[in-house]
Amino acid sequence: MTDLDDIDHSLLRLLRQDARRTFSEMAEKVGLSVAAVKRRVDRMRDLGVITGFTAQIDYAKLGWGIEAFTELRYAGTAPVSEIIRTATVAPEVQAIYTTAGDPDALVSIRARDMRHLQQVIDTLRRAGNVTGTKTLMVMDVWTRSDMDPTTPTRPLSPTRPTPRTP
Amino acid sequence: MTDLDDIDHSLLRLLRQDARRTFSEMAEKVGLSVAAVKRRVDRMRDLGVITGFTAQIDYAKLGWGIEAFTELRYAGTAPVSEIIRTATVAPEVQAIYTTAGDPDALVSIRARDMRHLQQVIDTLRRAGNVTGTKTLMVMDVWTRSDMDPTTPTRPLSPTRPTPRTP
DNA sequence: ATTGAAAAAGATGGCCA
DNA sequence: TGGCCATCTTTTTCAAT
Repeated sequence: MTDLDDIDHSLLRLLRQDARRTFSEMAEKVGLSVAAVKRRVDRMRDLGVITGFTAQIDYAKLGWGIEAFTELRYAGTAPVSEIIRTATVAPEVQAIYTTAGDPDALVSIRARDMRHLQQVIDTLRRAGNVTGTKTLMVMDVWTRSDMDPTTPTRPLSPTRPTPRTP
Repeated sequence: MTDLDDIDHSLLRLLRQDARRTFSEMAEKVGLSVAAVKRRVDRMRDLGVITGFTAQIDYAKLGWGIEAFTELRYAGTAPVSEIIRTATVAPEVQAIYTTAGDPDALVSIRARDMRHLQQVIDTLRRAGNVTGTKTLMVMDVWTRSDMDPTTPTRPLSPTRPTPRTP
């Protein structure tokens, strides 16, 4: 496993909060020089701990007001590669999670309206040997912004409440 | 609805691919001056179309190898606020989607191992009046990297395949 | 591994078309 | 709006510890 110290974890947290922070700002916060911070961030990219940086977008403001999760069931034992291939045919599919157990996959979908969502689901049903779908309409989303997976090797306390971060 | 032109959409796509791109790089790609690009990006932040920038992290490399979705069912009609509150008690919960219909919510969970996941689910069951859970273990994830929600007002072509982008 | 300094690149704000 | 210019900040590299 990758070994990172507390400063590395602080940098991860800072970058998760705002990926466009400057190195100098992060350097000030963690108490290192700019060059040292850059080296650490570069190293985490090389290690594959940081896989990229992305913009968070309010798709509803772009006219894509519908969000849904659809569970997919396949005939027989479809290989993961085939599941991904079939679910990818619709550009409205944002993410695909292949799962162990009852639904074979869970796909995240963005659509303009219900009619559009219906089209996307129909497309999924026809792609590959999908035997059944079940769709969950998303009403509200809450996402943790300060994910901080420090000390992953020792057991967590039973319940450590974390403040909401709207 | 927010009105953005093609250049704005190009900028969104570029920032989704790499949120740490420089303004000068984006300016070159879209054929505008640096100042003009900065002004457009600032505007999209003001409009709330861009809600932030974040680092993408490989949690498995940090020792959090288990990813799961858990469906939650509540007794009676639990208000959204209560669902979010109860699901937030576990720091391992990454995101909560309240849904219309059968499961009342879908929560995304990151854990170190199966035992840890079990603890988290137990915590969720005890928080609030959860009547039932069903957990989907995630085996593989595919995420669209080039989400490009242009032209949201006219119908999409029936099936426009998009190349995989891992 | 970290620092400090110098050179290069980029960001920012004002002003005019 | 967009472009241009002047200035300031940040990034990046490199030698030294």
